[in-house]
Amino acid sequence: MPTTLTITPPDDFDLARDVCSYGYFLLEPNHWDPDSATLARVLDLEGGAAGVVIVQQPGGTLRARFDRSLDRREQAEARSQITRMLALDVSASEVAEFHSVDPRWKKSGRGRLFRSPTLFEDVIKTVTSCNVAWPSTITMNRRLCEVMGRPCPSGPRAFPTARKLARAKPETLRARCRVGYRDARMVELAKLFVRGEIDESWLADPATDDEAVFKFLKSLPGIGPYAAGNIMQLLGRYSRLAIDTESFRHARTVLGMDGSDAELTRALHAHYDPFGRHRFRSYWFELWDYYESRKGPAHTWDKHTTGTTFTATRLNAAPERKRPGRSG
DNA sequence: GGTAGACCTGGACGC
DNA sequence: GCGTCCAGGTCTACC
Repeated sequence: MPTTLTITPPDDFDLARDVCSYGYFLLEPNHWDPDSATLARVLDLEGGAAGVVIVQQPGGTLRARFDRSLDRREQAEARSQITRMLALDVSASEVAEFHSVDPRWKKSGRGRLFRSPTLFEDVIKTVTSCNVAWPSTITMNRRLCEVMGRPCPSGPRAFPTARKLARAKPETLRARCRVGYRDARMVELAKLFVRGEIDESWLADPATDDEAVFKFLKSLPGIGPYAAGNIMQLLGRYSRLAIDTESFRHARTVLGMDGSDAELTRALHAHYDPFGRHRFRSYWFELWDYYESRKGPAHTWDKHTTGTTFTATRLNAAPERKRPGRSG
């Protein structure tokens, strides 16, 4: 008999808002259904892949319905992955602290950022987002699942595990998943995870200094300043910005800044410094708010249409869309 | 420490 | 339909 788990989230948790808070919710194997307000995806668990559909019930409780039976150990594993993915470990008081630093997001309640069930998936997704337009990131993630992911009983495939990618040939990734020159870097990253050379508990430990984490991440293959900053926020460390071309577009079109990339970088750092250890959140929700002003509320985006349009060129060309009563 | 050029893919554009 | 150009972040070689 298929397993259903009941999960009690923090009081302020809102599934639609908190899933549709970061672009990875549009990437395979994630499927947000705007009509039913459910998140479906495949989790790779000890005993194999399992499809899950997550819905929030009227009282706030989350129900995770699987397409097969999970034993006790797998249930614990699934809970842990869902907790990471939905940032359920970010307490209401932490979100409130963010709002005290940046009150612009108090009304909407934004504070949590969606991520992947595992750090490995977040790292590989970040690599697929580097030096490429968003539609190619979508393609790479889809093909990685199709080619390398384990299928669940109901059909769809999981994101490939580190063990699977560590055994893959770079040529296979390049030819079948269209990852280009990222092929060998991805395999090397997977090997580092499998060999235990990426110490997740050290990276997650609040006692570990942000600077040390950033330095370590930048030493990994395929991870530069942007990717390291992005992985830090996916680790729940929001003190750094992840500056890319979208940041420069935001600086020019929304913040009214001007100058060379180096000048804009300095100006962006100065602009977000007052938000301290919440810098990334303040930056990101500004960016997200701009996207929503163009495309409507994120929880209404269809991954196959609206969800493919996020590149600086297309955003600059798109007309602004009116939204009912929004203030962040 | 700073910078130029290569890396690869897919989309836009011109013919 | 084909060829060319360009965007995108990281890495290496070089100054």
